[in-house]
Amino acid sequence: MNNFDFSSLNTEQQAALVETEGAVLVTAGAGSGKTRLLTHRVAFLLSKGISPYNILAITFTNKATREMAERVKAMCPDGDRIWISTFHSMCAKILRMDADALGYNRNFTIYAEDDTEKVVKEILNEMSLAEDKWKKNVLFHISNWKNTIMSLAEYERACAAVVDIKKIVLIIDEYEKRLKKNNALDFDDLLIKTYKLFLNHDEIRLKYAQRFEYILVDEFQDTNTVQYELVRQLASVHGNIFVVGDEDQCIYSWRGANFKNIFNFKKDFPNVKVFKLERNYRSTGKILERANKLIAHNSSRLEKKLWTERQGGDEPVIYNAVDERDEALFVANTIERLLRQGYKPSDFAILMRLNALTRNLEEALLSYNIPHKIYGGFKFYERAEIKNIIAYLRLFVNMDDDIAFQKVINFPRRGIGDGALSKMKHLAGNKSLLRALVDGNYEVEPALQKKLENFVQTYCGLSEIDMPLADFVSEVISKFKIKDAYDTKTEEGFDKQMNISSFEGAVREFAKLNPTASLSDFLESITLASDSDEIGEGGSVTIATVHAVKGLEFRVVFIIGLEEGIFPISRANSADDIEEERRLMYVAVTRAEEKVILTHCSKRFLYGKTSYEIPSRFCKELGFYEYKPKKIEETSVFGGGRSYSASAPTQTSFGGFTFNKATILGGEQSSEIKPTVEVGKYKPGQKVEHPKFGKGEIKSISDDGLVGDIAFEGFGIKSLMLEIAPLKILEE
DNA sequence: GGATGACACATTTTT
DNA sequence: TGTGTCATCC
Ligand SMILES: Nc1ncnc2c1ncn2[C@@H]1O[C@H](COP(=O)(O)OP(=O)(O)OP(=O)(O)O)[C@@H](O)[C@H]1O
Repeated sequence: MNNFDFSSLNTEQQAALVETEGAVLVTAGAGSGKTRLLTHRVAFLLSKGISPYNILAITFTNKATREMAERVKAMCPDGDRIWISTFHSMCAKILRMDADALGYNRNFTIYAEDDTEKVVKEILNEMSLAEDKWKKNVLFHISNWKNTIMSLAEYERACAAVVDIKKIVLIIDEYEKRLKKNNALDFDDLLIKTYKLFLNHDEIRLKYAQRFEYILVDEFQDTNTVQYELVRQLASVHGNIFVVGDEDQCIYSWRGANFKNIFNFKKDFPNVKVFKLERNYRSTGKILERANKLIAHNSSRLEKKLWTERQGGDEPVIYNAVDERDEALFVANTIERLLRQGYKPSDFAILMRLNALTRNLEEALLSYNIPHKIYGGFKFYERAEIKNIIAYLRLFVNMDDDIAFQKVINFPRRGIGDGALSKMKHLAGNKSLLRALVDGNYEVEPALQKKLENFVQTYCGLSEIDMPLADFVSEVISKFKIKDAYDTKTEEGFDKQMNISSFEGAVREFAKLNPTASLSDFLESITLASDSDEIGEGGSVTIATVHAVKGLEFRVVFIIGLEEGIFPISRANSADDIEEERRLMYVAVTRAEEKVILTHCSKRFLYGKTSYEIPSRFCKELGFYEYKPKKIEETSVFGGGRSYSASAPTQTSFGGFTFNKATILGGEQSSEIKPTVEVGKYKPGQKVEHPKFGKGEIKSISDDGLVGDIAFEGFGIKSLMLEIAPLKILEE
């Protein structure tokens, strides 16, 4: 097996590729072929005769995983013995084999956010602490602590300045006990418990460290402290560790990622060989220029070169939409135009800072009949009816999962309410609720006893059954009469039943793809997998947050909602926060191969109210709006803005009136468009006169006082920018 | 115990 | 906007 083909890598990449021994760090900008290098390196190792069994590759996207897995399988008969996964699923896999050393059962349940929330709520209730005051704080500290390698006592000391930290630590301590009693691990536990497993059990660490002769990690800038330490532990025997990353693309520091790990790596590993890739293969020169210009505004970074042979290309454009509907229609319209020019739906991505911005896009694309898929946001498995079924299933893997038990014991209704439940908790003592029942540890009054026995009987009956995964799931649904809880005569009930049926279908599909998988495997896959793993698979336009498309690429990228308060998000206050927002913007822009199309709205309806928006500072940093703005006369005057593009919906119907403020700029000169306001001159109820629209009455004024909605006789309600509209006050 | 309606609430990004 | 909690009534 020595027929490795180097031709699809450039010389820089090749140099890093052949350096297989020791610690290697590759830092390079976006689109420079880091992932490609990593993938090829796995293939190269195999071609040198390394067994896939001895390779561990940590990736972030499923696309990379699949690509790699396919290559490996094609090259080696036993290719499926390689470990390619995310940190989290790697840890889950390790713990499924060795968690007993930590006092956990190997069939532990993985608690997602809502489960951990329930546990915390329960504790707060019992301690008579107000939920709204404590919950968020406690949850933050749980995760924060688990993203360090400190003991709880050390954490308490480190947080000495935090108010109430004593009590918080007390709650965390109880939380840990509960999870253990429930035989459950939360997301962060997967990492930190694996770390502790290795730390306290040398023989287990050695087992894995010896096995993995070669370790590769993609997107290294987004590893957190615990992940970093895990890498060190795993590389502690062979030391052949290859990491690639780009500090400019660190976008997960809010959950503990630390791009400084890239720099630490050079210190913590001996004789690190550092490689740089400078040629970008993804984007046109015009796009790269803008991206480079943007990211140069960040201070915590190392200067990097990034060049391309694809000089020129289309100039990125920006569209100033009236509102979010106009924005969505513009996007849909532009896509349709490009589709006619031969682009495919899967060539497009519409990216945004917030999942909440997707709503209007869905409508607009639907009205244009453009196939699309929204990633992120509420997932199928998060629907209430599906979560109930999952809770039932969880009990068949891990009967100590009290959170699951409490979810299902009264669904469908069995007349077992809060009163009965607290009685049961009390009686169960330190056993879990279901286990105490199954063991028949106590008796309650006959009516309740009967109900409980019924439940236990059904449960035990099903537990003894040995049948294929998909059949078992259907059997559970039917034996517990879950579908009967929904009335098919109502549309809602019908939908829910349909969802349950599709869930059964999904299980069947999973079982087909993974013939040897157990129920536990299935449950793990749905808690750890995200739908963004499938981005770009079908023939649809991708609608997603920027976070979800990290590592991916599209011919055409729209980035919408480029407004202060949205992108950068209003919660970003510190300089570091803003730098992370800027990195996020950098990631967004560098997903594009050919075209970047940005949009922002003058006003936007979000979270139940309309607000008037200021263009994002990133517009300017990307080279737009660098001129002194011409005075925009009014929001609603035809041709008031500048429409350079044939693609802009030149007229948008709004409130029975036609607007056109569509502005597309290639990006000349400009400063911010930040109108100065004369506060208090106008107020609702005033009668005013406008030279063009005549007499009207001010109906309302935006919170910031910039724009007023005015009802004109014969013209309807119009939104005008108050400080520039030529209004005369007729009557206070 | 369960159904209903009023009210208060916050609303980033994800493994 | 939409969700989740609380009080009230059956
Ligand atoms: N040597 C090469 N020759 C031609 N194309 C290449 C080469 N290396 C990488 N590419 C292509 O460039 C694009 C970007 O590569 P890749 O995704 O590996 O970059 P990356 O550095 O991982 O990007 P990001 O930092 O955005 O994750 C891909 O389409 C890839 O196929």
